[in-house]
Amino acid sequence: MNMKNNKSLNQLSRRERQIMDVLFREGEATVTVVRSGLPDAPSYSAVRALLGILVDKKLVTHRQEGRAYVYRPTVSADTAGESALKHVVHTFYDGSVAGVVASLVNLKGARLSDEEFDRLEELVRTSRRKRNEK
Amino acid sequence: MNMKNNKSLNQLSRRERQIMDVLFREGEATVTVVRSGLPDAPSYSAVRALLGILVDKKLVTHRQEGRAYVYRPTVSADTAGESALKHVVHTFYDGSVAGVVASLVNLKGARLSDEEFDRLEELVRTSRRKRNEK
DNA sequence: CACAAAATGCTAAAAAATTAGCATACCCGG
DNA sequence: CCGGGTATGCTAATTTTTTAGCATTTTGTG
Repeated sequence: MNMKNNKSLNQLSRRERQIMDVLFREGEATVTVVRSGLPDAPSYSAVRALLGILVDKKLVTHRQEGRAYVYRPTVSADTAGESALKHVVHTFYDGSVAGVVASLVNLKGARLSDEEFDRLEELVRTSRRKRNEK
Repeated sequence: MNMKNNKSLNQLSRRERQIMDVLFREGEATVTVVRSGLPDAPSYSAVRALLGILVDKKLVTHRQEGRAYVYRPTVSADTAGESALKHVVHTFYDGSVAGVVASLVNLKGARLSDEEFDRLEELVRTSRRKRNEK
């Protein structure tokens, strides 16, 4: 179980974090794309430097595509998301998953469709069932 | 609508963030308590300095209690939590609230009780109803 | 085929964050 | 009433982060 990456993710500097966010959102991206996703985007060089650091830290890989590099997190968005969620649950909701869900379903700008509500109900039922089996 | 704080929360440096996390978890805390909640805790002085910065940025208030200062975030954990959640949804789950809930209910180390499952179901039903009313 | 556009390698500097140290005041127990 | 523990004020230095610049290469296009 590679704990190192998760730990690192919380140790990132401001810019490093912003860059990781872009990469997680995009899946993978070139320097230019990363740059355009950054708030108060710095120079192209600056972004390259940061990406280099993230590669050194093994949080990001890059492959060459044509003449450019394409960067991508070494950890899946799902894994990183879980880690981020745990942190939120623990930090802001005192460990209460239900509390988080309460916030989620009422988030402004995230009006859920009927299908999504169906899926949510399904999720809860399934999860409960699985839990009871164990 | 005070957007400034939320924006600031994403602009924090590593230590500043760690300190805010402690404060959100604790509700409020003295320098010593904050310090003991920090990974690789630096000197007492360092923590004080950081707290001072956060006060300057209006993210934290402090009041005197006895001879010591007690620090507390200016924003409620709920508000900050919502903001953090939005960020997670957007960054790691492509905006899918259902996706987040799916992760949540299966989080390791967060086994939900029957009561919590009940509450979740209730939450989903209520939210859907409210939505349909509008 | 020459040139503009866009990439990389490498280096160095500027800015921000993080930390520590010292002088001093206060409270409490022995 | 004295000393240890803990607090604050203030200041300065170190370390990390963040940024930019220049030389060079590659690619596409008019």
